[in-house]
Amino acid sequence: MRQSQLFTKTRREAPADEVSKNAQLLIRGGYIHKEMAGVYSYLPLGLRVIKNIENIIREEMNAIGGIEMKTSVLQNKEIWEKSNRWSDEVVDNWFKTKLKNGGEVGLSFTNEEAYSNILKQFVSSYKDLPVFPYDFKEIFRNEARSKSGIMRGREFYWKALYSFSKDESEHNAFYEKSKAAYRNIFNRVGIGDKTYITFASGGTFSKFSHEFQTVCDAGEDIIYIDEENKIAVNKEIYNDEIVESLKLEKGKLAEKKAIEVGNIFTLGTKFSEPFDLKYKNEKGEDQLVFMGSYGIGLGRLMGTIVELFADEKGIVWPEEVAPFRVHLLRFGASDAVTKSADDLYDKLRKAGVAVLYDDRDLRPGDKFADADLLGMPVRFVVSEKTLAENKVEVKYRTKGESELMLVEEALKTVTA
RNA sequence: CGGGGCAUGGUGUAACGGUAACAUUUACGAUUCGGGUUCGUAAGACUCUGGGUUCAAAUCCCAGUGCCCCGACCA
Repeated sequence: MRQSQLFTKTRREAPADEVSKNAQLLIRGGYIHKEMAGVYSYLPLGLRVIKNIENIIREEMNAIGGIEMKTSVLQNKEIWEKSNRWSDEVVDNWFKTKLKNGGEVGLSFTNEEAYSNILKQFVSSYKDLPVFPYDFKEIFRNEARSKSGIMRGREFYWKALYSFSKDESEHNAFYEKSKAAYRNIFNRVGIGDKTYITFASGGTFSKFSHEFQTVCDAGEDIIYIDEENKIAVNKEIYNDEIVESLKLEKGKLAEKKAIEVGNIFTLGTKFSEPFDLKYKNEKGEDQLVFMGSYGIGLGRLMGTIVELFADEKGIVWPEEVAPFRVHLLRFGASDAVTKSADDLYDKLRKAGVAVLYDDRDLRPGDKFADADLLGMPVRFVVSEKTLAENKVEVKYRTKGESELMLVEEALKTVTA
């Protein structure tokens, strides 16, 4: 898109009340707008990042049999009473509101109840299982203290998948697949080498749950990493017995701060029981469905990426999540330069490259500063200087030097 | 939820109890044109809200609200 049509602007300074790096940079770049503590709107650029992340997750979930749907944001009190999670004494950070007739509804807090209740309508035979529905959704939590910019909000966007299996072994097979899918996701968004599958507290049906923890100083969690095996243990369960049971060596574990970017959990029959979610097996016997849950917070993931890669000049987006692959800068407004830049813009678009075209009448310094702050992976410059050589300047955000290339060459670098 | 701090143009800051200043931003005019150029003109704030003290409050006091930080919590 043409930057002249982008209504958001960059700013030199972040609001004083934002301390976290992710929110500071995202606000300065015009990616997000703070509505109130823990609540952010996603502006056009920010939305493009979220959509990219969403698409990656969608592809990976579909690849392991996930089926996308959309559950409602207003949640039914009666359903939550079945699992005994409606009461404020059990869940103290609900957002609830009243209906005109006096009834109460909740604002989507999590999805186990909704899914269990819906699946009850459709699952009755072993032939109906397993099934892996998921959705992307706004979640509301009345946090006593939200913090860290978009990392821990009162409103956030997540992906939640629930697995419904016939028994534990069928569940385990999918659980392992989900681990691989999560690994793919974190690799694709660029944080794979810093993300560790981490043993965390489980529940009635499994000793552990698994978190995907990304090492980062802005993290709220402490984990102990075994670098050799690329696994970690969350501090919340860390003790000698656990370390031993996992066949880890205490001396080899490194303590690090990390951000929980995803988690998977064996639910067992915790919800199928209260919802009476059963199926008939081959023998006609009733069996409880065996469940699991698999979550990823997209806003938190976006914030993590910013925290991890930003430098002193601004954001640095990994390729697959960047709002645009190329940031095309036009210096000067002579007919020749304008035509050349316009042509390149058209060529890039025709080649299917997402490109942000800075066609504004600003000085080079302004455009450079904006390009660095916004953080697209590749920067193209068209100016009198490049035109004189009939070339275009190409620079990667992560590299110091730029180089001059013929247009066809430059196109190749971003279409290959 | 416990503890602490802060609240002034869109943004960032300043102002002894004496009637709000600077930078940035925005608009216009010059200048400049490969790293936020320079100059001029203009716009933009009942100093968070409500009370109190005082001849006089951005400034002191009380309450509320909002925001940030530490901790607790985080299905």
